[in-house]
Amino acid sequence: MIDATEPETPVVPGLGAPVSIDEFQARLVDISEGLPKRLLQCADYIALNTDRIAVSTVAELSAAAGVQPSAFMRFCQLMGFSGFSEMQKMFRETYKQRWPDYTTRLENLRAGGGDSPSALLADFVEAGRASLSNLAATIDPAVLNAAVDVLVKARMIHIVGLRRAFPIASYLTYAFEKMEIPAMLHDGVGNFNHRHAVRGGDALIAITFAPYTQDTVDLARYAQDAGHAVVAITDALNSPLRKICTSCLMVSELDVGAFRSLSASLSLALALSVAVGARRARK
Amino acid sequence: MIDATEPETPVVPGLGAPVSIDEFQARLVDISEGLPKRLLQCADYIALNTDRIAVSTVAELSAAAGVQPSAFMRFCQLMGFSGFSEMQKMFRETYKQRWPDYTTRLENLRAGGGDSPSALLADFVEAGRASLSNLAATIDPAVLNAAVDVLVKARMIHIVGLRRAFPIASYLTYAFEKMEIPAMLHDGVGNFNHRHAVRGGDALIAITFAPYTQDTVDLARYAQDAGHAVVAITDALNSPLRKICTSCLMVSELDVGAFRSLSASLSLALALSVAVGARRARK
DNA sequence: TCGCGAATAGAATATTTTTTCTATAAAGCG
DNA sequence: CGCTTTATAGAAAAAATATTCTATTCGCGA
Repeated sequence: MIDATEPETPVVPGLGAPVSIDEFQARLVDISEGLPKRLLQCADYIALNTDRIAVSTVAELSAAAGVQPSAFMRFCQLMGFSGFSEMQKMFRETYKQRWPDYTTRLENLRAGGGDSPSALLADFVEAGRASLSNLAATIDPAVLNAAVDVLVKARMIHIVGLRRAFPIASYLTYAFEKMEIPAMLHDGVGNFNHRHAVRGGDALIAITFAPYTQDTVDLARYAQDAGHAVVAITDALNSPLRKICTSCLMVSELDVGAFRSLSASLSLALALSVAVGARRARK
Repeated sequence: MIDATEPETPVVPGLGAPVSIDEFQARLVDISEGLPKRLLQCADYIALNTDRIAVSTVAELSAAAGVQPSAFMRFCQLMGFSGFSEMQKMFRETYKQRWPDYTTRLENLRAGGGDSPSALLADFVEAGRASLSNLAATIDPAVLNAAVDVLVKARMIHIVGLRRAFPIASYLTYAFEKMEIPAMLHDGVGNFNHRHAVRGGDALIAITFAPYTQDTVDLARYAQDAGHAVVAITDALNSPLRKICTSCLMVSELDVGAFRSLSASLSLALALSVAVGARRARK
């Protein structure tokens, strides 16, 4: 190859490089298609963790993306930068214009006015954070541990939670599926009643919040009467599930207007399932 | 003075160094009195520009503060760090919102170590809180507002979200039902495909996170091609939904090990639906 | 199956950035 | 006023970090 044919135009470093985060994002979407394996890993990782660029080194980022530093360099060049440093510089410049703290962020969201969507979001964010803190403070480790014990021993785990509790029930089912733990969701589709699927050695996780769903309570009672273990996730001392469960996990959620985010309940459910999964894998 | 009276205790570098931004600020106030000129300049500058520490070099900071780099070093040591790098590391870790050893903790749990379900719960709670505050920082009020607009105009709202996203889809459906807004959940039961239920004037909310569910993407593409509005809730820039949606809401969730609580995504979904409900009721 | 070209890993190199050191200047004290 | 102590600037050394280069692997088409 003769150099003279390409006079001094090898890459034109930095030309056409994104100069704002928006441009960066656009470019990332642009090039993401038909990328070789390692470069795709970089793109995927960066798409999810854009904000780490400013505060990490190539070594850290490439390790986190599961590639070699040199692969990451090639990715930076593909994005239009001369190298990692130039790319990082763009992000640092952006963040130097102040890195808002939590309180400021909420104020920004509320700036739109009392009932703007973003103000509403701010309310839910705050309620969620408060509910989570509250959960951490009120849950009794011994009770949680007992619930895990019960579920670890179960041959199969049945899950019931309807209406407001349905998202939690379905996420539990998803988590168990991922960990390859036998689980069955009683979802009420077609009004079929699968109560007879609950057999010896099985356990039931029943979830309901006020106003309590009758079908959920019924299934819990049936399981309890038949001698199966029942783990309840509910919201108050006077919940009907209190009297019909082997162990009872309580979680109270703050509400915004008539609505309640499920942050705390979901975190509890997830911790429960992962703990069960971890302890089962160990055996 | 006799050296033997102070045996090997020059500074004890790093001992008692601040480990959080709060501690850092407290310490800054503490030492600020009666400081020599140059060090006072450092303190004053840092007090005003704390958040630049993470994204600048000593050279930049010292120049901005009007002192020599070496003076800045002495300031870092006065703050209790062994040097600038250590101080910077603290800020970078904070902005990365990463706990030092979440993988380790999960491994401990697997290995049967001293970790308990409640420790796991604490992790999920922390991850949830961080995700929520991150959501508050990254959501663009204008984009959220546009999404609400689209949904307010819709004759009927279709919702699709499978696997991990299913809890969110189902909670949205629940919320719309409660507010008496016509909504339909495409839940995949029986492998029926209800795509033809999407008619003129309807809108679709499509939710999927990596690894993206094909069915969700397919339905979104169908709706988009047919000229319907599509609101996407997804997690990354390179999500397949980015290209096939009218407005795109992004929410990234921190994960603990391989698991992710849905706190942020759910709060966003709820804010979206309640905002739609409020604006519809007003009409 | 072979050959070709692109993609990759890992080491070697270049650069930047931090840290230490020393001479000089300023301030405190008898 | 001079001596001692402390603070400072600048340069030189050390460490960390980014970048380039080359041998090897991998995937594709003939």
